[in-house]
Amino acid sequence: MSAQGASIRNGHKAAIREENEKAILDAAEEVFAEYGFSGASTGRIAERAGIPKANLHYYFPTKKGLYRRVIDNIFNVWLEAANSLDDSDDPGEALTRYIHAKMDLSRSRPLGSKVWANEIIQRAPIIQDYLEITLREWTDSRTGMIQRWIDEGKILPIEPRYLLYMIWATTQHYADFGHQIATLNDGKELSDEQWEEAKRTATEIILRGIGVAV
Amino acid sequence: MSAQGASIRNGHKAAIREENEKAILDAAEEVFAEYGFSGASTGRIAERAGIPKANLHYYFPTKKGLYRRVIDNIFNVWLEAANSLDDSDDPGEALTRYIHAKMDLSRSRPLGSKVWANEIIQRAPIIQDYLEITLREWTDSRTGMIQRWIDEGKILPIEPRYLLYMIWATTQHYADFGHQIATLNDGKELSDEQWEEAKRTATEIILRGIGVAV
DNA sequence: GTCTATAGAATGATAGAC
DNA sequence: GTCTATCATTCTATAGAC
Repeated sequence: MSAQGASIRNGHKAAIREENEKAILDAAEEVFAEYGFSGASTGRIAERAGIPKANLHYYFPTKKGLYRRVIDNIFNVWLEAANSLDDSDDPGEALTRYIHAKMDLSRSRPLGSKVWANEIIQRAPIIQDYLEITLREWTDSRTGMIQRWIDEGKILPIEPRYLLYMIWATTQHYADFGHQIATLNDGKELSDEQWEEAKRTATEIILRGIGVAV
Repeated sequence: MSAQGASIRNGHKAAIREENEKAILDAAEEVFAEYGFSGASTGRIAERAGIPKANLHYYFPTKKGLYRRVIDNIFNVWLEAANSLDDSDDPGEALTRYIHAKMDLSRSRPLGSKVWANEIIQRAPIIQDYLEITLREWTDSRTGMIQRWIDEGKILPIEPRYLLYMIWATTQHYADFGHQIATLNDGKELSDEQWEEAKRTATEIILRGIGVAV
């Protein structure tokens, strides 16, 4: 066969591969989010991806490897949101931007948040290195910035670490506990207006709570 | 055999049953907390309880039944803490009491919090009725009280529901994400002093955030 | 009440025809 | 790249001897 033919066929195969990998990764995120690593089964993931189980193992030989890929994707999305808390002289602006970014993420990617929550609850068997390196460095740098705001009298003296935990907890709660929130909302997901009010309430309480006028 | 003898032997058996049930329930709470319902195996629970798997099935015929018992216990503990947010004319006192009770619970019973978190993430297959009845009634009554505080000008106007979510999120985060918090604390659990500061920080930010002087 | 053995189903993963 | 068949293991649960 000609080089051209091989190229076309390889291009075709590559396209199929990409498509199938995406379907599997999406299904895997759903199932891992709901059941955690041990509780999820490759059979269920394959079923939700609409392919036979053997095909899933053709693309992702092991369940653990598939899980790693899912976790990697989620961590990269998390990093993007983390970057929104950039160096700034204005605590009100910077924190508002960050809280909004995290809330938006909880709405657009709730599954990622749940996979992360499951992983942490299980004591981070896969992502412990991310926690110890990337997350720790990021946290140290951000607590440093918050401490400077305190030293400059821009916000009240609170322990920066626990402020960050409150922001993470509150924003991720809307993803991880979304089912409970919906149940308490007459079984319906929060509407756009309710979501905006939740964002506003969270932002206001936190900013006012550290002494920033809102 | 005499009635006396039967009574003694039954008393003995009852004691053994109680002891074994407790060992199993404790082990089950650990394993369900870490792996969720589907991910947990009765073999692992039995192993951690120090008994053969067949014995576990003698005391708790089905995994689902065992899980229900664990969930029931946890819900009752949750109800106790919930009661600490009682009717009060003083928002500062009432909320401080409630936040402290929830934080203490996260420290003393982190496993219960994790089982609950897993159950909600999985869309509450077992406890949906608790959510729809008990939790909804409790929430409605508490948001009513908070709204009265707002109407009386005791706290700033915020949506009561989202204040409660922030309190739940922040306090439960210290249990559910305890591993992440410990990792960011040089791999060590928070000390008594750190815990007190976390409590104080959470309470201060929330109270100040709704306009209560602290 | 305890324990060994095991049934019967589900699971992760692979072989091999197409 | 797909799919049926299947293996080895693990899982929930039970039977039955002690």
